[in-house]
Amino acid sequence: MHMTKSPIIVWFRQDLRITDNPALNAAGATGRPIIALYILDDHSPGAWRKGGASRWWVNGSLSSLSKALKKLGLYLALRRGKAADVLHALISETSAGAVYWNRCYEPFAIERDKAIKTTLRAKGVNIESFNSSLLFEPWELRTLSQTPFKVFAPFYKAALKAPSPHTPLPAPKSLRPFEGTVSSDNLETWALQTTTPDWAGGLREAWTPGEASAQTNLHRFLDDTVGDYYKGRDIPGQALTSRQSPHLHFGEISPHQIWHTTLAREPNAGTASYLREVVWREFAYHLLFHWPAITDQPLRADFKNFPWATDAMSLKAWQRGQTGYPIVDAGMRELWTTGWMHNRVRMIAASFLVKHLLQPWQVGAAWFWDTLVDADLANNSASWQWVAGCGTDAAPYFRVFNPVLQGLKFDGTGEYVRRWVPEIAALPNEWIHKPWDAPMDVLASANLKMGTTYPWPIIELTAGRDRALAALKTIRQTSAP
DNA sequence: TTTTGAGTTGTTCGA
DNA sequence: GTCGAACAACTCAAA
Repeated sequence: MHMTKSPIIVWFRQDLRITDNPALNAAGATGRPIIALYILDDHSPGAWRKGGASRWWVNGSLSSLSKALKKLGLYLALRRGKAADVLHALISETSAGAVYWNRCYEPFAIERDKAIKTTLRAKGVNIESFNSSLLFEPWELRTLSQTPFKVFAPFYKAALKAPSPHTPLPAPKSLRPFEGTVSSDNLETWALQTTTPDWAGGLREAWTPGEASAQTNLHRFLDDTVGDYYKGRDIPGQALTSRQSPHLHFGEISPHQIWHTTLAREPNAGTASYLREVVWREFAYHLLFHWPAITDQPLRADFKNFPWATDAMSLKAWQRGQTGYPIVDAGMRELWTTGWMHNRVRMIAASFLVKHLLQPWQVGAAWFWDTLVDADLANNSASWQWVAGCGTDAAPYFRVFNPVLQGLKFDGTGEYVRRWVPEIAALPNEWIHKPWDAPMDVLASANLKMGTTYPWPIIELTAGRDRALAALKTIRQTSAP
C-alpha cells in the first residue's frame, strides 16, 4: 500500500471543535481518508483522571463534536484505554499511515505524546502535531536573558509585543472519510453522566457544552457585556464574566478565535482586560510547562515546611458550603450546583481555606479539580499557588481576603449570597454578610436560627488571620541560612 | 555586573 | 466616614 493513500487518524483531545482546528484542516488538505478518534485516557502514567464535572462536560462536548463531524462526512470513533495501546490497535486495524493531533501541554500528556511519537515513527507512521490551544507556545516567550518568565506583567508585555497569533482557520468544507469499518464504543457505555443519582441537574441548567454553544456564548458576551467587564467582572451577583472557561478548556473554541474576534470589536477597557485574562491562561501554561511539578509541589521551596493544620472537618465544612461565612458558602454551593464559581468568589473561598482554615492548597485544588466543569491543570495549579502565596509572583504575605469585607465590597446588595444561601435570604443587607452579629429580633424576623438553620462561623476571622500570618512567619525563619 | 523599579485582585490602624 | 501609611523581604526583569 502507498503511504500517501493510507488513512490519517485525527486524534481529538482538548480540541473538540471543527473550526480553527489545525490538525483536522491539515489532514483534510492531504485528500487522504480520515479517521476521527477520541480516546478516554485515564490510564497513561501520571494521567489526571477527569473529575466528575469534567466527565459530565466532555460527554456533551463529544456528542456535539460527533454531530458536527457527521455533517462533514466523518464518523467519530470513541475508544477508551491507554492512548498508546488504542492507537497501535487502530493503526493495525486500518493500516493508517499517519496520526495528526493538536498539542496538549500537561506534563503527563507531553510525556505520553513524545513516547507515542517515537514508537509510531519507528513503525513508519507519520506523526504531525499542531498548536491549537495556546496563542503562544510555552517555550516561545522568553526574557531577554532567555529564561522563562516568573512574573505576569513582563510576560504580558512580551505577549503583546510578540508576532500576532494566527488568524482562525475556517471549518473544512468536506473531508474524505475512511471507508473501512472502525468500531467505536457507545458514548453511553462510558457512563460519564451518572444518572443514579442524577446530580447533574444544575449543570444541565447552567451549561450547554459544544462548539456551537461556545460561539454563541462568545458573541453574546462581546455584544452585551464586555463593555462592563472591566469593573463588572468582580461582581458575582451579575453575569458579566465571559463564562468561556469550560469551552476553552475542552477546546470547543480556540484562544485564537477569542483573540481575533475580540480585537475586531471596538476597543475599550473591557476588551483590553478580557484579553489580559486570556493571557493569564497562557501564563499558567507557561508556568506549568517550565515547572511541571507545580501540580503538587509549591514552587517556592520554603513552603515545603509550611505548617498546615490539616483537618478533615474544616475541609468538609468548606466543601459543603457550611463555613458560616455567607460569601464563601455561596461560592462553594454555586460550584457544587453548577460546576463553576465566579472568579472573585474563587479567590475569596480559596483564600479562606488556605489562610483562615490553614488547609493545604493541594486539597482545595483537588476539590476544584473534581467539581469544576472548567477544571484545567495549568490554571488550577497556578491559581491555587497564587492564592497560597507559594507561586511565582511575590504577592505580599499579608494579603488575606476578609470574607465579610469582600462580601460588602463586591456583593453589597447581597444578591449573590441570597441566591445560593437561601436560608439567610430574609436578612437585611446590613447583616447578610455577617449573620452571627445580627440582633436577636432581626434573626427572629428572618426566621433564622444560628447554629441550626445556618452554622455559626467555623473560625473567628482575626484569630484565623493571625494564625495564618504566624504560620507564614515560621517558614521565613526556617528558610533563613 | 550592578542597579533600579516593580510586583492582579488586601486589610488594618490611626489620624 | 475617609484616607494614607504600614504591613517584609525578596525576586524578577530590564536597563
